[in-house]
Amino acid sequence: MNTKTGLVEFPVTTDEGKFIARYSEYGLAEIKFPKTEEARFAGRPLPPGVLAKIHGWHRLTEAALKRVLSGRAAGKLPPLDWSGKTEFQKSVWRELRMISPRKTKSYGEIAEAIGNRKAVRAVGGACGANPIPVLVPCHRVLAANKRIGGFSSGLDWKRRLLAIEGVFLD
DNA sequence: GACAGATGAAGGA
DNA sequence: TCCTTCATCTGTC
Repeated sequence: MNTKTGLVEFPVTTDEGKFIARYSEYGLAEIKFPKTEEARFAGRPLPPGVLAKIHGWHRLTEAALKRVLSGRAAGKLPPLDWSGKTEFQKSVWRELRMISPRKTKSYGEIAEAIGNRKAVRAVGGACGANPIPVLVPCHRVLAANKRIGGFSSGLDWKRRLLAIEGVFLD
């Protein structure tokens, strides 16, 4: 979606595998779960100044990712590039970032928190459109009655991330 | 404008 | 309980 300057990719090696972080010149734009493919530079080359800035962001991303994957709060994050996203999606993702580790909320609670209690299905849609999983903790959102609901990157990852934080589901 | 979706609630078996 | 149906809201095409 963001093709203004192209995105640059960097790998983040963790105990859970090698994540891929993608950056635009505006900030962290995407995180990909570990796959078999190797990380590589993508898009057009960026100016050296921008690249240096991204290196700094990447250090923050790497540290935050490792903190979350060890069951702690993400802490300081680089700027997030949510350009091209709707206000509704951004408000949902802001709300997700306010959920503490080991805590979960339902889609209905998120909908209520953003002031639109009936928009529960839309919240699910916004979660599915979340380009920055883990750091924007969509895995902490469960369906009503603590059912696991869904997860764009696979329910196995959702269970795994919750288990890391000490949340176990039936 | 129609349709689909990571939901929730209500009603019936 | 479990299943089905319907209401509701947003994003995408």
